[in-house]
Amino acid sequence: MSGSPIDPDNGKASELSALLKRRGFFFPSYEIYGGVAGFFDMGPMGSLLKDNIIKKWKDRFVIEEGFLLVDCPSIAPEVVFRHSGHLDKFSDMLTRCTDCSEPFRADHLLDDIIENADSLSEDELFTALKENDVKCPNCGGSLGPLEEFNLMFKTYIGTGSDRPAFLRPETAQSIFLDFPLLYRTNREKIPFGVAQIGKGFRNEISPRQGLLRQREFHMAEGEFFFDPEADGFPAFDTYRDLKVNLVANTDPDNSIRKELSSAVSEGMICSEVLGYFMGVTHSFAREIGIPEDRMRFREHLDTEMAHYARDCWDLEVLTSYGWIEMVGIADRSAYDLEQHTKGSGQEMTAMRRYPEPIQKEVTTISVNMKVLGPIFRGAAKEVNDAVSLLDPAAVKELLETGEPVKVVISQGEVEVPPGSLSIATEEKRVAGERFTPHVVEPSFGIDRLMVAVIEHAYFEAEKSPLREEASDGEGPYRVMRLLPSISPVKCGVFPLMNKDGLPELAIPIEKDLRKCGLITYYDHSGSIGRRYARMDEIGTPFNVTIDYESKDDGCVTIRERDTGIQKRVPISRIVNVISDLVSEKIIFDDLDQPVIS
RNA sequence: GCAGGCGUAGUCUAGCUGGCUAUGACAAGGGCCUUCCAAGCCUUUAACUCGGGUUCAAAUCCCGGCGCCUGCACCA
Repeated sequence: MSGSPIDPDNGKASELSALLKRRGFFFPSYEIYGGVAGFFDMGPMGSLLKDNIIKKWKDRFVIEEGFLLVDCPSIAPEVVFRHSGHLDKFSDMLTRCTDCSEPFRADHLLDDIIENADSLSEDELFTALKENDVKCPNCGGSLGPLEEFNLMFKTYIGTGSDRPAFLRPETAQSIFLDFPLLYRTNREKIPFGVAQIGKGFRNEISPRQGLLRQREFHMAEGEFFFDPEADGFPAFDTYRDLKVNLVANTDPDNSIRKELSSAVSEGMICSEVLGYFMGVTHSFAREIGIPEDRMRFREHLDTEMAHYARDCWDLEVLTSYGWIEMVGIADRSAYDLEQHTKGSGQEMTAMRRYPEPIQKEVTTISVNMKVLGPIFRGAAKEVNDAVSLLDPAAVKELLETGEPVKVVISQGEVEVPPGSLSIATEEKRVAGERFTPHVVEPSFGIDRLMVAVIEHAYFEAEKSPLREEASDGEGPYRVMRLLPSISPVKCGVFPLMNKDGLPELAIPIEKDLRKCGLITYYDHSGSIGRRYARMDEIGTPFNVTIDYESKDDGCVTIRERDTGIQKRVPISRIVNVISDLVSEKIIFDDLDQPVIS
């Protein structure tokens, strides 16, 4: 059995991609109309496989880690992305050379000339390009007008075009918007995580590399909200000693292997929380079948960090396209919650409770609106709001010394009549203080993980496991060694011959397995070896064969995919045995001795 | 998006200096045979990427669209 990995050059990648299409894993969408780059359909096998990976993710994050699962719309009004920063940062102004028609990012052309070129408006960029007489770096030609390019798909809500909206480029934003509600749902306990699985949409300029860069793709994201001032993170102990491959941005050319705990204590990884989710991610990747030596964590360089991120580590897996990002684990700090607070006025904080409520002397100002109202009329509320922002102690002093109390409102500076203000000082019990939680976000690209899982499960051999010698002219024997829990089909059911009463025994067995929730494949066509081969190609871990002996002894054989070994099991136990094998409660070796091997 | 290359059944492919009913293999469906690892026989299904042009005649030559590959650019 050839275990060597898939490389871009060894031909296996194209063998595999042919298999994936032939067997119904995935294929380009809208093909009969010529296809559209960046969109793929999941076929019957791909849908099941993807679903199983999602199931595993849910088991891990929602069940084991206790994340709160939500499911929000894919379309959000423009205002959401204005405040999240995606509208600005996701939009680039392009200019095109009028001679050679090469496109360039306008702000990049100005990088060496002015600072913060990326923060300029469209008009400012255009003026700056003109004033500095910037030419095409490619051919020296003059540059054309600016065009906007936004990576988000734009649409409109309702009739007309006055309510612009976008398809979400990540699922995260809805979770941030829902934070106050989720915090209450979680009975105001922090830390806690929120999970969402759904589609993300990015209008990539030129999507290539198949499922690895799609315009519509499946993501599974977790947002873990925590108090940045809390001491340590006890859960980190689970992964403290886990050794992982790390590529730090201080030394981007070298991968080093070390425990997560030392990476955190040396400051390579910025917090225990981030380290913890790197551990969770690593363990999840192992669980769906990605080998240890084919993965590494790479820290983002400062220049590639997303606008919201303070630190970010990607889980990369070595695929036929090289090292590819599968999961991004970003420390988003308080960025998003603060942005949406600014944008909406909605408070997005949590309570940091003191161990014991403390007694605190609190000075408050109260405003007598009966006095203020008639004086300021419409502006009275604004004055009130301005006063409440003043430092009570300072106001107290002003009042005592007889100085005027002044505030600035939209009409300009006004004096607040002393008679409208009263200062009170009282002892108060304070239970805690409010803070904006920080967020660590593990964001999984489900389709990419599926590709990685498939590539690492794919093996080519000379011949099927138990054949004496290789048959010629058929190409390699292909096996997808998927873990039983994620393989799309769990069990093949074959009557050895399509006659003599064998189908009559086989059909009820398949029915029972399906009733138990196991996806099966009934096949009576061709030789038995051909049927095993078909199942091996799609990664079916077990096959049940009904032979002539079955009629006498009431037993059937179960064949294990990777070894070809078969064991006899009574028909009455078959559903339980297959079910336990698939859920990995037992392994094949736990069964009785083989009859054919 | 630019430049170059490519596009023939489900897959791989022959034909492509224009010319008869478009080659072959594998896969797939039906049947025969077959008592456990892609056997064999019979049979069936099935394609020139799309649009336009040149020509008596286009898979073949030309133009354009779409897609794929490679490089450049892009990748929050």
